[in-house]
Amino acid sequence: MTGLSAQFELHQIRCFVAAAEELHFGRAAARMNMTQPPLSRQIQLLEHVLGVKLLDRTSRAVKLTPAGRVFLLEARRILRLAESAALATRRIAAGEAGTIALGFTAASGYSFLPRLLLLRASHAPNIDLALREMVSGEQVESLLTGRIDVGLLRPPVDRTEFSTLRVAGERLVAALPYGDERLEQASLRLSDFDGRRLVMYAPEGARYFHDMLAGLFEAEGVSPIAVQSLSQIHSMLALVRAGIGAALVPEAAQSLHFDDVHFRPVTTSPDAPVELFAAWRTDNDNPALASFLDLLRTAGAAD
Amino acid sequence: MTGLSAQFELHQIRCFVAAAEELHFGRAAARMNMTQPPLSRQIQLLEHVLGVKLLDRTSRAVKLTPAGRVFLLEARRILRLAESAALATRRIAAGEAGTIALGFTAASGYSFLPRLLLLRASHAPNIDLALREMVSGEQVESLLTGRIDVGLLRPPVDRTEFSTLRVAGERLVAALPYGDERLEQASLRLSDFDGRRLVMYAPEGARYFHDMLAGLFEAEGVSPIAVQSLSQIHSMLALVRAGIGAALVPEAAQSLHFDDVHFRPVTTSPDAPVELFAAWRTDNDNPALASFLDLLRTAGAAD
DNA sequence: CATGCCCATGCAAAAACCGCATCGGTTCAT
DNA sequence: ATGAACCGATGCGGTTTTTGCATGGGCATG
Repeated sequence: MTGLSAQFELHQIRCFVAAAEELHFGRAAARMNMTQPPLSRQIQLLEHVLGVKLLDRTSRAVKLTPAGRVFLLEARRILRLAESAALATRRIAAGEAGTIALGFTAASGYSFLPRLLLLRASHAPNIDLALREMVSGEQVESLLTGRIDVGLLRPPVDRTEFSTLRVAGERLVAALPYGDERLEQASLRLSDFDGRRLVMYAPEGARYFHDMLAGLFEAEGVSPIAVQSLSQIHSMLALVRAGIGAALVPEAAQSLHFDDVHFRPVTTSPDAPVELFAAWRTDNDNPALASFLDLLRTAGAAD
Repeated sequence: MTGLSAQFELHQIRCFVAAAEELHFGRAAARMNMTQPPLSRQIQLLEHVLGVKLLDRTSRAVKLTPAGRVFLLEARRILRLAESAALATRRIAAGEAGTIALGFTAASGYSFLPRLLLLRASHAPNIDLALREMVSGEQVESLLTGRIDVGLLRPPVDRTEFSTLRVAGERLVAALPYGDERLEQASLRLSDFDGRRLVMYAPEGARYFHDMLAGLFEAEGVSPIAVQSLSQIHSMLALVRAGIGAALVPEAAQSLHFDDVHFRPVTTSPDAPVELFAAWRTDNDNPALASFLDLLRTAGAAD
C-alpha cells in the first residue's frame, strides 16, 4: 500500500480527450504528435490512477465507457480552464487587465473621478478600479503601505518614493447665501471678500485648501473674516445656506445643489488654483499601472 | 524556435500552489514530498511556459506578483476541478451515481413508476433517470439499440439477450358509466360482463391487455360484446364516460378521475393478472445498473 | 564582519517517456 | 476457409526529464 494517492497529469488528459474524440488510437496519437504506443500507455496510466476503465477497446473498435463519457466532459472542462487561466495570467502580466486600487479625495469625486471612469469604460474596460475615498494625508500613508496603487490628492506631494502627475486644475467659485448682495454681480474678485465673513478651511483637515486660500488672499492683500473652519465642502455649504457667511469652493462643488446657496465665478491668479495630482510609488509593480497612467494622462489632457 | 506552444502540467501547478501558500520554497518542497531544488525548477518551468513571473523571490522573502495572485486563484480552481472530476468518475464507475435511461408504458406511469421514483429519492439519489414513455414493443427495440437501459413493460419478454424481473402485479377494476346498474354491487365477477358491451384493447397496440383479457374470459366461458378496440387507457375511459360500454382496466387507472366514470373491483383468477416486468440487456455495461436493479427489487417487493 | 537563512545552479543518478518492432486478436475479402 | 489488413497492447533500448545532493551567492541580523 503506497499511502500516496497518485495524481494524473494534464498530458494524460490531453491524450485521453484525443482518443475519446477520435475513437482511434492511431489518429489520436497523430493529433498529439506522437506514436500510438506511448499514447496507449498514457491512457493506461490515467485509468490506473483513477482506478476506472475509461475506454472499451477491442482490436476493432474503441468505445467510451459510461465513466469515460463523464470523465470526457470533466476533462474538457479542465483543459478549457487551464487554457483560460494561462490567458488571464498573461493578460494581467501584460497590464491589459488587472485591478488598480485608487484613492481619491471627496472633492475629486465630483469632478475628475467621473471623467476618469467614463474614459476607462471606453479605453481600458479590463482594468478594474477599487475606489477608496480618503483625504490626501491618508492617501500618502496608504500609498506607502501598498493599500492603494494610485492616489488622487492635493499637492504638495514631496515624498521621494512617489511619482506624480498633475491631472486637473479647477477654478474657484464663491458660494453665497440667499440674499447676499454680491449675487447681483456676474463675477467676483477676491477683493470682494475683504472684511467679509467667510467660511474657511481647517488647517488640519484641509491643509491644502487652507494654505492655498491663505496664499491667494495674502498675495492680493485681502483680509476676510474667517467665521468658521471646516474640512468638508458639503458641511461648509451647509453653513453658507444657514447664512453664516460665504465660501470659496472648487467649481465642481456646484453639483452639490444646496437650496438657497448660489454660485458665482471668482477671478483668481492663477485662474485654476485648485490642483489635483495623481501619485504612485515609483517602484509599484502592478502591471496594470502603465495602462492606468495612460488613462490618467488622457483624462488630464482633456482638462 | 519550437513552433509548438508548450503546455504546463498539473505537477507544476501543485508545486506553485504549495510555494504560493507557504511563501517558502523549503517548506513547500517538504509539503510536496520533494527537495527544494526540483521545486524551484518546476516553478521556473511554469513561469517559462506562461511567459510570466509568478513569484518575486529574493533570498530573504518570497512574494506573489500580481499575475501570480491571479494565477493562484485559477490554479486552485483547476486542482479542485481535477479532484472532483476523479471523484465523480470513480463514483460513476462504482455505480453509486450515473444515469439510467428507463422506458415505461403509459399505464405503469400511474402505478409502479411513482413508487419507484419515491424510492429512488431516498435510496439512490445519485442515480439520474431519463424517463421515456413508449409501448412495450418500442421498448424491446430501444433495449436492443441501447436507447434505454431498462424497460418497464408487459410480458412476454422472450428475447434471449434480456434479463427480466417481475416488478408488479395489479388487479383489474371495472370502469362503469354513470347509470350502469352494476354500480349497485360492491364487487363484480367476470360473468357480470357476459353478453354485455365492453370497450376492449386493440390486439395490435395493446397486445398484452388484449390477450390477457381474452384468456380470462375464455377460461370462464364468458363472452362480452366488444364494442370498440383501443390501445390507450385514457381513451377507453373517455368512451366509457360517453356510455359506449364498460371497460376492464388496471386498478391504477382509477387515479385518472374521469367524471361520471366509476370503478368497482373485479374478482379474477389469478387475482392480480396485470403484470409488469422490468427488462434489460444482460450485457448492459452501465455501472449504475446494479444499484438500479436493487431499487427495482425493493420496489417490486413492496408490491 | 561573521553567521545564518534562502533560493538558484551544476551535476550525476534515477525515473519517465518515447519510438521501433512485434504480438495477438478481429474483421473482411477472396 | 483462409489470408490480408487493421488495431491496440507489449517488450525493449535509447533519449529526455526529473530528482536529490552539494554548493554558490545574495541579503539580513547581531
